[in-house]
Amino acid sequence: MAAGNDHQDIKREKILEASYQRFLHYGYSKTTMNEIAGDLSMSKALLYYYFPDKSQLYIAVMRKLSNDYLKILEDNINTFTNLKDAFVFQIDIHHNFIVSNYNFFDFFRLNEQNLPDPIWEIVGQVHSAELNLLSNAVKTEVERGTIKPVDKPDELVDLLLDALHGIRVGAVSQKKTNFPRKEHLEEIHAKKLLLIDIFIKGLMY
Amino acid sequence: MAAGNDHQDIKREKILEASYQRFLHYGYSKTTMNEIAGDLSMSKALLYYYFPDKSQLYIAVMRKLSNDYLKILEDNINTFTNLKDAFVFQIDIHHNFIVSNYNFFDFFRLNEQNLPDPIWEIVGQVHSAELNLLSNAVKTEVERGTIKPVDKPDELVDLLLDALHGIRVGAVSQKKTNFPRKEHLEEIHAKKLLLIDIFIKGLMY
DNA sequence: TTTTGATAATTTTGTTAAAAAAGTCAGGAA
DNA sequence: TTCCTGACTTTTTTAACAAAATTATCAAAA
Repeated sequence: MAAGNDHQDIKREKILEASYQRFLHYGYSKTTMNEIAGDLSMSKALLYYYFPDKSQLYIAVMRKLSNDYLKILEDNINTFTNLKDAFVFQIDIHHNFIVSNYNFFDFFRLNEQNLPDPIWEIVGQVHSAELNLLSNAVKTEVERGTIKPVDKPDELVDLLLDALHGIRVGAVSQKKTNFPRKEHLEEIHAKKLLLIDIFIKGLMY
Repeated sequence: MAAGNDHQDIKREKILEASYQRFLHYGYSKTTMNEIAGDLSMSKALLYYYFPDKSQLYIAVMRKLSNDYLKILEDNINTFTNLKDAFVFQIDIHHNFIVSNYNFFDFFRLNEQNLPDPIWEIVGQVHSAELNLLSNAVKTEVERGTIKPVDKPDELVDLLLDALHGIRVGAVSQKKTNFPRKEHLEEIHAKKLLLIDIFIKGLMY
């Protein structure tokens, strides 16, 4: 029934929104199903009516976030006048995405290496979209004749994204943390912009 | 007394060698002082006569390894005809160092983030030496007029080393492991050489 | 000066009980 | 039939504490 599904969708949305707020503020492990239900003035059992379990609820929220991100990438594909703009764009929105959802990713910090498969799926999806946008920009730039021909744009962009990902901020000596602290994100962002500048020039004739 | 010190040094060496074998095979936490002493048919107390504690024993082994590495770096400082050779050299010997002591660093993989401070000290030392060699090469290259002037060579090299460090090999989808597996080291090595090529070109006029 | 057995001190591991949170279900309301 | 809940069960986390393993010390012997 259409009406029933509408209502269900609205309810699902409410749950996702409340869950997002909890996860964002307290992180995955310090958010309980009771608290989410409490925020919505509903019973915990109802959450289980709409979502099979806690982790899949988290994943649903994650998917909602990533969809916004993917949308931005899609909307901006092939809209850049040059390669550098494309990279700067990617770095900027990625930075923005991480900053505004920082605590939400406690889940990643916590589970480190053994994240549930659906999470990896989403991560892969996002990566593909970034790859797509950027390798498209590379191809365009090659056609314009500003940079040298690239035999495998995907592999090149993958390489550069890895390099960007490697940018960290070291503490006093060398204790570079695996996941950057929130207070380091701006510095990392600045460094990435510096790095991409070198990249682009390195690709030119 | 010279003779006494000689003997002491030999003994210390024996202990370091036996310890290295244990650490290499089982890692730090799964190696006991009793086992090391047993391998050498000496009492555990004697180990404490030569080394103040376990962690400093591990450090000593680590330092022995890193000293070889540092020596190579020192010996080759200012011996490069161009910047690229310097980077290729750094990437090569770093690769070689990791490959030949791969299992020794199980310790790093296992303890991940909470390594004892003195270990970080050595890591910092090695990093400084790499930084030194490479930023020297940058300065030389600038003087030769092949690349644009660099305001802060140290920061530039630090950035590039971070970028190189970011190079990983992804599995099927995106499950990139934090520490590269041994079978991926060659591929990573190749990718780094690719990347540094772009770097160098990006620094040129 | 070098070495050790005995022993003290500390850390890790294992056990268990209580508490907290996840997850289920029969049945009621809309 | 769909949506919802209170009461319930199961699983996970936490805390306390004892046992075991390991690090570290030291007086005394070689």
